Amino acid sequence: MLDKRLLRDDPDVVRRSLRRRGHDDAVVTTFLALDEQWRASATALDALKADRNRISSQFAKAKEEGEAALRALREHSTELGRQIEAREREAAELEQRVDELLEGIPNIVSDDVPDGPDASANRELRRSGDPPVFDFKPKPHWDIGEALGIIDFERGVRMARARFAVLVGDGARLSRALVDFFLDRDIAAGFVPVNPPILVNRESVKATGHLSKFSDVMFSVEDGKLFLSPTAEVQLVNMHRDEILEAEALPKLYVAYTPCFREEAGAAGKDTRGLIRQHQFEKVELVGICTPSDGPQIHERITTQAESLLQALELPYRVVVLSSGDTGFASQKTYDLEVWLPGQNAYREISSCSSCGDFQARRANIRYRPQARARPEFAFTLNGSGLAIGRTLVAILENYQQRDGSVSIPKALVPYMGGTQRIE
RNA sequence: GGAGAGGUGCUGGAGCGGUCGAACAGGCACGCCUGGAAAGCGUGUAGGCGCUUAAACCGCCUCGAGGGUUCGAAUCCCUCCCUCUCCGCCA
Repeated sequence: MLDKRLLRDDPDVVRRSLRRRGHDDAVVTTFLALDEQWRASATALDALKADRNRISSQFAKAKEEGEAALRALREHSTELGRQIEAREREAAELEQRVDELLEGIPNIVSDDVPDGPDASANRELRRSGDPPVFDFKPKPHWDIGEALGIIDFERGVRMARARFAVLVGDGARLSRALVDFFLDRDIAAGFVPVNPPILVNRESVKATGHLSKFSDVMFSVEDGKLFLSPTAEVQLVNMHRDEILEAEALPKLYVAYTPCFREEAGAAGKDTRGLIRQHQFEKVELVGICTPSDGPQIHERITTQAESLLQALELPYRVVVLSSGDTGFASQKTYDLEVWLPGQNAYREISSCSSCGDFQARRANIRYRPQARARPEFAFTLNGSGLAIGRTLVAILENYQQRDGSVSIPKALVPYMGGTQRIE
């Protein structure tokens, strides 16, 4: 959620950001008009309430003065009550419309984000490692996995439905190894491990911006009261919802390993084969909560932490900064880490590291005190995957595949595989 | 799932339906006192919205959440949520 004052004082900043995202900026003008009406209505309402409060305080005295005085007060108060009721309805409705508009406006995209309508305008920042050279035609991971008997797509469908898969044997083991490997390294880098609930409530998903009207990507249970978390970003950002933190307590750096669930309703026909886009997947997530001045530094820290995992696994990747049109609803600026997938002959997203400024903190009401006794201010929130387990597994199968169909294990991972150096 | 108790400020804990954003105590901050400290004394100590160039001032709102009764609700009624105790079930 943006600051109302930003819209009032600097509406053109918001309009420009909306246009850069490829949205209509008319919502800003609508907001300003409604906000104006709401403030006028609320001010009038407050004045009426002030009148009534003044009269209420006279009742005690009037009781001693007798029935006539009481009746006069009562009548006056009743009349004010009628006016208040009418005003209140009006003000509440206006406020609700203002809030709905406000909640639907995406974060301001950073100035240093490249302009562009979609992913085609994303800008590559750097590359690490060279794509492996094969003396045979590299296979996609679904062929490798099925041939080795470590990924079973059919049984996943049998147990659940399409876009669910089963890992078996060394597949399950490799997945576990990645979780442990990532957690160990993230914890060593200063992130505090968290093991959160997987079901989250409405307030929590609203706080991170996952419940905006336009993106209904979540599975829900209990009549929509609870959701299967689409990313541990939700849980970790909500660690401090409705709290006022002392400045010394910041930054808060968290890491959580969780399953994630996404409906993927808008992705029909996309990545239908393989593990890339599943309804259920596992992920190790990094989240930072910090002061505004620390924001850029923590964003880089999360990004380089995620990169270090790919480097340790010796997987080739590149870092891109998302264009204005591709940047997510709550984000000001997002770096995607894209790992090389020989089976697709392409770089594919394996981590997304976003800086949300105070956008989520305002929704989540996460504040901190710059100095003791100072007025609280909204914190900044940052998040990034470190890393997506399924996609990392895919990358390993495709990059480490051998001519004979076996897959070697990255050196750093061998201890986590009980010494196993090869899946065959 | 069944039975009961309860949700008030940073904490504990009061609160005949009006003068209660809320006694009192503790904590914390600042000041006095002191060679320094403790004790003691004094002062202060929520958040949001509106108004304001900004702040102060001022006004409104907030005693788990939402409704209701009433001229008026922390206080009465209803619904929901949460916590605790006991029983049942269970990894």
